[in-house]
Amino acid sequence: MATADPREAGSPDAERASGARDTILRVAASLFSTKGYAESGLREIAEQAGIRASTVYHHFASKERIYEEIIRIAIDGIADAIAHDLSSLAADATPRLRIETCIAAHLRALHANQPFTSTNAQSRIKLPAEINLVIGPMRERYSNFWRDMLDEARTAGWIKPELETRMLRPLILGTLNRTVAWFDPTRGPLETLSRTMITMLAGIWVDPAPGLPARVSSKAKSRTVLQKE
Amino acid sequence: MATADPREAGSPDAERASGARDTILRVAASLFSTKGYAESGLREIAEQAGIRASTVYHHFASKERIYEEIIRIAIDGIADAIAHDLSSLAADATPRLRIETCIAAHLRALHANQPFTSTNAQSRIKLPAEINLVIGPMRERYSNFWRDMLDEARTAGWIKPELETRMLRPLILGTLNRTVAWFDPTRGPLETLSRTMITMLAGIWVDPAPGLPARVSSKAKSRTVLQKE
DNA sequence: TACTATACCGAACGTTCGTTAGGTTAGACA
DNA sequence: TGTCTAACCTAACGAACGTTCGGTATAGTA
Repeated sequence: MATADPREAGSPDAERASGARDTILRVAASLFSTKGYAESGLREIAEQAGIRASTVYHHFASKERIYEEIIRIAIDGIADAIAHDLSSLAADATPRLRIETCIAAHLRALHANQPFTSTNAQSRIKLPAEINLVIGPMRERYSNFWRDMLDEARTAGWIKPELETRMLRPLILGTLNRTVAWFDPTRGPLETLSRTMITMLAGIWVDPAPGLPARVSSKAKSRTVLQKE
Repeated sequence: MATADPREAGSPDAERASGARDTILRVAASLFSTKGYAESGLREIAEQAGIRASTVYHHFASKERIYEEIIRIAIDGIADAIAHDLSSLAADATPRLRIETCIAAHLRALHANQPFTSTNAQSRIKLPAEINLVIGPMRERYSNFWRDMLDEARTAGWIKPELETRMLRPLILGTLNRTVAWFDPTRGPLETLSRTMITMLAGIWVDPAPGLPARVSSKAKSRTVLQKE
């Protein structure tokens, strides 16, 4: 293959397709999500990846960089899934349908990418500020997307007025993310989880619910905050 | 007054004496819940408690025992709060009121005992089997209590039939427990959180909801699984 | 041929970890 | 008075940690 490696010059962990690199990520995500970050040693990660600990440093600058990339993959996967599902909705879809679509998409991406998203959803690590500079904004962008979407739905009169977005958003996202701690996709279809959650959360909506138009202002529709920069 | 330095660092001498054990627990819970178990060293715990690391071993057999006791305190606190609030309900309270009372009580205990419950709710540590022998059954008992309560409510016709208890229970408990990761009681009353959650979860109930009796079978009412052995 | 870059390795670095050993002090009690 | 005990200390243990260093094997390029 001509120009066999399109490696970007410079940083030691630019993007590449090195088999080993992916294996390290996969193994590390699996360990981080089950045992935690500090409890997962580099030697253990390396061993499960079939290499030695020192070799890891030919693919990543540090253990923290591995963690950072896992989180990035997780967030990207969820954002992509949501962008995809939203784009296939009719332009005049109701706010409720849009939000419920996002809930289902979030759940699907969460469990399709399991060890990665699980590492992200449970991440408790006090990261050095430098890394939060990368991950923080990604999380914030996603968070803002939900806030905008909920605010629009509220403005259009679909959400019970007594439910403040300030609490509603973390409640919904927390409920979604928490599922990685208990849901086992081998013991029941994910779709059941989605349906159950959407049904359970029906208390969000104003009562004369899913029949009348109550059209959204069609312009200013939830802007694609999800775009990748 | 020799005793040149019984201690100089640390908090007001008021609480000392045998309060050291409690101080260790409090400090450890605070560290575990913010930084994680493995990331919180014994020397750091000791320092914040105003003693040396080796002294910790006069109060606890190991770091794991500290963790174990924190979890126990957290679970006990929640179980106590629920038992208390349930006992003050009228004997013929509806299943819905009973469950919503439990939700509010769980939230209240969760945030009243913050560093302890937070350590519990986020516990990711692969515990040595020996300790799970203590904590595992406590968690199971609490879990069973919810399952029974939900099953009774379903039998009495209060829960939408398509919501399986198998998913509903972890969904509800997960939503509750996840709040420790984001809710800040200094920025808004806990009661708002309770009300918001109960409103949001209204989709659980069968539609012609909170007016008709639909009496529970009054016997076999959710047995006190919460009893302390 | 020599040069270069990639992927890997064994061995070791300095640090921190949970834990233990041995000793000192202060107060309670005989 | 002497004895006992709880509470605390300093110092050190071995193990594990993330990381670095110097080297080797391979393969592509000139």
